[in-house]
Amino acid sequence: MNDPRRHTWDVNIAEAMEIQRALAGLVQRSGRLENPRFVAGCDAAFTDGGACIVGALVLLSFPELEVLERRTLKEDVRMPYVPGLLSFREAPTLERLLLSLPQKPDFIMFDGHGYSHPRRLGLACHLGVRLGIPSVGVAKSILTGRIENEAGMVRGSRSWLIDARSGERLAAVLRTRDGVRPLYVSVGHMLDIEEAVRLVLECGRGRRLPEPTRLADALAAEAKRADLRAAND
DNA sequence: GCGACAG
DNA sequence: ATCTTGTCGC
Repeated sequence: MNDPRRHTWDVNIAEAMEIQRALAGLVQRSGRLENPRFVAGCDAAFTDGGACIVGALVLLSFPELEVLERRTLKEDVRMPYVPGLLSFREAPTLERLLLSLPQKPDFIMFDGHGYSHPRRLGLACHLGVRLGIPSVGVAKSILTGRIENEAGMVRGSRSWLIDARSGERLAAVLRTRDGVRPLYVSVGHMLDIEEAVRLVLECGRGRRLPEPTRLADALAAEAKRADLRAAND
């Protein structure tokens, strides 16, 4: 039997969807992390008119959240952005960055959804399964599903993102800061939703976005500017 | 057929 | 995501 985790990234839309359905069955939505020490944050930016992707990875100590590593990687874009297929566009680069680390982080936080995906295999689930590392999806907006009840306005308040058809809970709608728009926290792999929410809150430092994702986003933007600058002079 | 649609 | 200045508010 061929391990679906060994698939290629060079696929068309139909093949990508089929791969997602196969990998969705390997996602583990239960588990807790015993004394995690290292957390990785990933994000990406695009340059050269959308021809290139700049992946960014930050490694932080946990729970101190001190930056231990920052690295970026620029590559040619292979796939266009298609709702639901984000991982086929960003994961190749992010995966190379994660594999470049001397040691696996205890968990990873991604800028995007995990389980709260049409086929239950958002970016966080995809790379979590491919790498066999616990992961969490932290999205800024909804891909699929509806909000059950509006979350309270105080930090820590939460509600649920529900599947319109089954009523299944897809993600936690979490207020990570008083009065700001909520974040959509979903399971990626090897941990349950409560653990995912706990980790996101513990990685918060007064901002809407948790540090891993926030710093990765800033790093991607920084690398993009540096590259753009080097191209001119 | 008509909307919705992570980054 | 990206294109883009100033501006309203804490």
